[in-house]
Amino acid sequence: MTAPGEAARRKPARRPTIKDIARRAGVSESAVSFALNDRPGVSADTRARIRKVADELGWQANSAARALSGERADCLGLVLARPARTLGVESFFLQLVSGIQEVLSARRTALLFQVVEDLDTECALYRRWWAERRVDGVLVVDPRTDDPRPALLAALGLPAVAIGGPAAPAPTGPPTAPLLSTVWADDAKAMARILDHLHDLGHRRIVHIAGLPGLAHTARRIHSLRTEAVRRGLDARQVRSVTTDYSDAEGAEATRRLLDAAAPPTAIIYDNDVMAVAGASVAAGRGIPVPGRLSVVAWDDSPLCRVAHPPLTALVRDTAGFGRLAAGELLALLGGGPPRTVEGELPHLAPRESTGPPPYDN
Amino acid sequence: MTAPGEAARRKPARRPTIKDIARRAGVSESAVSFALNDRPGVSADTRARIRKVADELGWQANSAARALSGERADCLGLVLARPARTLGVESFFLQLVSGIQEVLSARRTALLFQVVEDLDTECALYRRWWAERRVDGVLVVDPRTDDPRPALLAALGLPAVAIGGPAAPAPTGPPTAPLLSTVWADDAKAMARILDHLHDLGHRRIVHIAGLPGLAHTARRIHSLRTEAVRRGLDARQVRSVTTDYSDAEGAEATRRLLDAAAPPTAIIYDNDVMAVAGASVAAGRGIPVPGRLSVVAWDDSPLCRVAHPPLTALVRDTAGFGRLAAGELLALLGGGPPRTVEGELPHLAPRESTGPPPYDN
DNA sequence: GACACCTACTAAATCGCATTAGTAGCGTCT
DNA sequence: AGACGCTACTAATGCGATTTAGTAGGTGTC
Repeated sequence: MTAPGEAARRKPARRPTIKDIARRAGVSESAVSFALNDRPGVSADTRARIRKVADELGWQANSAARALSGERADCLGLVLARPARTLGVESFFLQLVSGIQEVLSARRTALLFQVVEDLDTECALYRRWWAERRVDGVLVVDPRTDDPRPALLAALGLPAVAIGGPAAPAPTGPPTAPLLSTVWADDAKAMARILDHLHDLGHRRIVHIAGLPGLAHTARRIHSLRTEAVRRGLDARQVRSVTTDYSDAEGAEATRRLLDAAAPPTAIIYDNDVMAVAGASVAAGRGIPVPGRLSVVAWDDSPLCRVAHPPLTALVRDTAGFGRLAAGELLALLGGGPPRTVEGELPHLAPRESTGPPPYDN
Repeated sequence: MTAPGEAARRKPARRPTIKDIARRAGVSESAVSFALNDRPGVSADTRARIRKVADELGWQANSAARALSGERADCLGLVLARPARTLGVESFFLQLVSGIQEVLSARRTALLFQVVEDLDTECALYRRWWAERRVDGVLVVDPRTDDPRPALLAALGLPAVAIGGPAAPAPTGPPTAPLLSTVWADDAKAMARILDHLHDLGHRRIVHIAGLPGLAHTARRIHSLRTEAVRRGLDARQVRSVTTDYSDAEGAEATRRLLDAAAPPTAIIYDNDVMAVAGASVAAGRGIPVPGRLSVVAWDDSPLCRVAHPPLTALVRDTAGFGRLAAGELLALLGGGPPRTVEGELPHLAPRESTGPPPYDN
């Protein structure tokens, strides 16, 4: 009888390899490989027999071995560059990741996910992953107006999908084909919808509290706001954008400044849910009724907007669907397809109780 | 001259291997391997020369090759089993992941992160990762009172760290040593602190709106509430817990039911930030002042609690620190250390404006 | 019946690194 | 001078798959 201590130290079961299958099925290792990868070279009978043995042994290909010979890692990468401070309350990323994985898990492709502090670290990570052959491709989020990543990825030859907007084009004369697809939503149209809603209610003084100024979609939203304001004959000085870092603190601070001004806006559009809730909270703290004297719109819906008091009118996006779309594009790219630019579903506005007509005295 | 299309299709640069380094440095491949892995067998001079060449070439070990020969993947796994519906507003996971990666990135260890729908899928994923040798170990979150995972991981021989509480012990007589460490926080003491705060303010009718009933920490908190109530001589019928699924919807619903009762509680403790905000919102909607007639405490702080109106008294945990601790334990385990149970920093209560004395007429 | 041709397989090379087993050269000790 | 030990290396093997290059054995053809 073995002592418990000894028994406990026994090695875990050895994982079966194709060699084990080959031996049990009485064929060569190559035959096993052909059979399990649906390649010609084995008869239907033999193939079935090999499959059966593989199932019995619970065999799964060693991903390292497959990566080494197949030159693929069956793994994609996603880096989130955000200072820990703003690591957020947003449900955006988990939703996105969840959508991405719906597509990937069906293909036995894994996802390396990493949170880093800044863009430089993100770029360094791409280099490392590339050099280590850790990933076959990456999903790039938060595209910027002046983005170093497309050029880097093109130089590395690392296939990628930019999520959230057309990224800056790679510089001319790249050494390699930029294998960069883009999945984006039409922020301009979405902004127009918000403006329709507010304009129809009668608002003429509207401020857009945007997110980080460097991001491409921030620029698109700001530009769209201006264009749409002009198109509706609104006074450009009364309809404008200010930028923040997306944090509740800056959202609240910007709101305070706006409400303190001589002619405060009658409606504020916030670029994310956290700032919108923070802003509504500032208004409540000053006794400014929402939507009585101030209408609030959140760009991006979440439980946060629904539990706020009053519930916030929000721009609803299918974030998980966006993730599915992006993952699908990256797989297509890896499969040899051409880089594409795909537009996701247009977000729609969910009017709730935080928007209403502006006060009469305006 | 080459056509642009052709030039664009050129292959990306080949990544250097130790063979390239060996050739350029005029030594054998083994010498290179020794030099770059700090093993004896090469002189200091040669080592330096090889290092220099490696740097010049920008060499990084191919992770697949290293995994194949080294029998390690240099990769850990983290699975989050949450139905998409409750995929949250909580900052908990991103913070945790961020802390984990602070430790891992220094060791060139990657993290596979996957969001799945339920526990069965999570278990299946562990099996697959194990069979594919994708990961060296896993970080297990949301330990349950009746948890199948420790036994599974023990059977597979997959090292793991349970985050968030002592998981159920593996069944007796396991086939292999359970390589399971635990990192936890003392929920009982934390609950006692909250109760101290509320009891000192004068509250006698306190309800705890807990999270998922199956989770180990839910059970610990519920148990602690009861124990602490008894210790303070409180009426056990007036101090109790109800369970939810952590969603804002169930948090709000539970709050409504409580407020409709004959003798509503004067204080509610919510097991996460989202439910706390939702609950405070319900009270506001009914014209019940917080903290005038109802005090609210959130278990887990976040921007959410700070932007709420009034800001919520919350139990603050160093979640990223928790992640660092867990990652460190897993690395220690992989390094051959014994399984341990480590207690993280005790959470502290941050009193804000959502708690105050109960109303006089109580 | 010699030849080509296909099918169904096997043997062997390969991927990039780690590691074990040599081996040459040199100094030391008796 | 021969045995010994040490240093600093090289050669060879293995990890577990994929893939290419064979090779029996059967069939068809003129």
